[in-house]
Amino acid sequence: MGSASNSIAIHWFRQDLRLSDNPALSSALKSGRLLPIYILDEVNAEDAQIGDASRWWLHHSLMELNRSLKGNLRFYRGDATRILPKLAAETGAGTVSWNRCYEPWRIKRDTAIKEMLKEDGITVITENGSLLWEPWEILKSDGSPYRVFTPFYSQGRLNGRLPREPIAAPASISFAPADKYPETVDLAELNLLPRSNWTLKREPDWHPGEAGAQAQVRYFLENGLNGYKIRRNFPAAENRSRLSPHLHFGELSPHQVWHALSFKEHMPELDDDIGNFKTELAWREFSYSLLFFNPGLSNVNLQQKFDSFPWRSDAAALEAWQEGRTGIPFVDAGMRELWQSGYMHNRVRMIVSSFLSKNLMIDWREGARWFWDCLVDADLANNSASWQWVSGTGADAAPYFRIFNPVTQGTRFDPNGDYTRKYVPEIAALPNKWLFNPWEAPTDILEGAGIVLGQTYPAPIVDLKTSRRRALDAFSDLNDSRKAGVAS
DNA sequence: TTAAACTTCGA
DNA sequence: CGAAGTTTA
Repeated sequence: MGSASNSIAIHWFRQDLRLSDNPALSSALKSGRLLPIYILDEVNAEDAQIGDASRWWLHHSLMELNRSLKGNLRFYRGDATRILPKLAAETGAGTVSWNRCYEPWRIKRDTAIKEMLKEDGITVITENGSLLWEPWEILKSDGSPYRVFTPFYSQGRLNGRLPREPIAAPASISFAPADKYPETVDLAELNLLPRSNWTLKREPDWHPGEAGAQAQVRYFLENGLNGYKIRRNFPAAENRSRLSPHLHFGELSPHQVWHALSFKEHMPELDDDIGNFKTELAWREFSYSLLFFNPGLSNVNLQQKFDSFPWRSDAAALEAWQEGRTGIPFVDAGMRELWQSGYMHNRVRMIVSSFLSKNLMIDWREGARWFWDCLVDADLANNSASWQWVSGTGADAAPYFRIFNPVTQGTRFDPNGDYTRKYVPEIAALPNKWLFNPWEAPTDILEGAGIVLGQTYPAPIVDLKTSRRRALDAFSDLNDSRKAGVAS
């Protein structure tokens, strides 16, 4: 162990911004004195640059991680394929470790780096730090990947191992000598914080970083799990985990979440809620599997027939949707929650996505792009897979003809109107009966609530009924022309 | 993780 | 005649 303890082990933090349950970090610590680094690689990311909300989160998460590492985290900015081999050579590191990422551009880059390091005689350690099951572990009996969630989860995962027990945080860390290393920059020089006034609008209830992630799990288990299965659909309720950004940046591993649930499994009354929450964790796994086996997931319709779908190009409608002024209150509430907080309740995500891709008939990729820029939990696998699911272009998707009615949905899932009134205060005085469809409210009700449609709040930019019909007709044409094409 | 249209049932 | 169940897209 003498030589090992003197050698330097670089751990490259990426989507694993934590010390506990970090397999590659733990391996690195056994190999030498730790040189922890982060590289903001905007060179290889090409068109997959992270958005403003994610950059804000990343900045704060890195600050927290550096604090946990007693200020030893080294920051770099640039092409990781150049920075990492150079750093390894100049520091004489014997080991480089990282936890695997699954975005296509990262796989390509990391594979190249691994080869370069190996040629230099450096030991490369890669581990699974962010998925319960590796995509290639969950396959159908013929060796092909699942395209439908239910069998993926109910049968496929049985072929994989049980999620491992979380690894404890290292008791102590021996750091590499704190000399200057080439090309190091300060965290501030990564320029992650937005220049616009966007941050001012955000609600201050996010706590990026490992400690915040742990606190959020505890909070959810005590305050959100009981009743989760039903109440998770109600955006005004506390029954959502809000773990997505923490999981995305790896401030917390899914294994830790899975394991934390086991402490509640002695309470039979929670069985349904725990089972349902595990299903949500498994959807994340399924999204990663879809991305791994369909690298074009963020841009290519999984159902090819949608390649000829007549998406409308309507810049004004897209902008109204983005800014939460479609005149459909439940949709506007969701879009404003997104803009103000960097987050949107899952039920509402489905409704605004359905509205964009069906009622407005705007290409789901426009919506995915907006979400990508606005969400603090923007995740290529989850975002792409979910948009394809809602818009009906995915393999195992809600059928295109399944169109959410935002009035019905609001009445059903925000029955007291708390969520809608919070984000659309200009119509808060409306009684519940007309809160979700003010355009149908009697004149005296509108007057009483101080509302002039088109002035104090927009008139709806589309008629729900006719736009629904338009989408269904376009979908029907798509299928007809396809049949005709096959027949001829 | 749907909704509209339609049918049936019971007051 | 409205509630509740069924079918269909």
